[in-house]
Amino acid sequence: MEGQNPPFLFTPSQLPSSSLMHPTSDPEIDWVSLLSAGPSGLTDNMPMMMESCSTVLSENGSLEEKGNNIKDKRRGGRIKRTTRPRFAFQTRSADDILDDGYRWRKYGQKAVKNSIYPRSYYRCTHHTCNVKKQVQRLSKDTSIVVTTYEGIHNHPCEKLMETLTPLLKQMQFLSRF
DNA sequence: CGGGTTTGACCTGCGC
DNA sequence: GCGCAGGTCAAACCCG
Repeated sequence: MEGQNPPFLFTPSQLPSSSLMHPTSDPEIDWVSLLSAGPSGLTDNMPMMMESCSTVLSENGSLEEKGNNIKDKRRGGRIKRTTRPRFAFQTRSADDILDDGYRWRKYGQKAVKNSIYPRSYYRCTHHTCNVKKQVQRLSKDTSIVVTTYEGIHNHPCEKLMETLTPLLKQMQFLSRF
């Protein structure tokens, strides 16, 4: 059931798990600290969760109410309905794309007002998963990338499974002694 | 050839 | 009603 989780509560499949677990992902991001600390101040190389459900990060860095609109299936249509979990991270990174362990396909890019950088739109490539994310660099602080996730993955993270499988096998092996 | 990216057109909501 | 802004589609293109 999508949209029933309260803000700032995550199941493992909702987390950018590979960044948490995968040794090859960005080592600068400490997701464990992030989650235990909750939404706190932004520090270097430390993502900051900015949004849950109804607030988004505005260009000047403050939180602003956006309403709970989500898109209709029709092109660009917006319907007034909420419950789609949304949360955003600020990351200080040279890369726009935060490796969260899931596979994303870009489906659009738009220039946004008051920003010199375009906003990119991505969809999870998993067939049954319709999670989306938006990626935008702040024009005010070009080192900051805001990544907004919309929806919850209904499938395990590929990279996480890659990482966990040998670990589990090793644990099973050791538990025999 | 299949999967991903680019990009212009299209659609809708919202403010005036 | 009109124009603007944001979000999505889909054809063309690229790349391994």
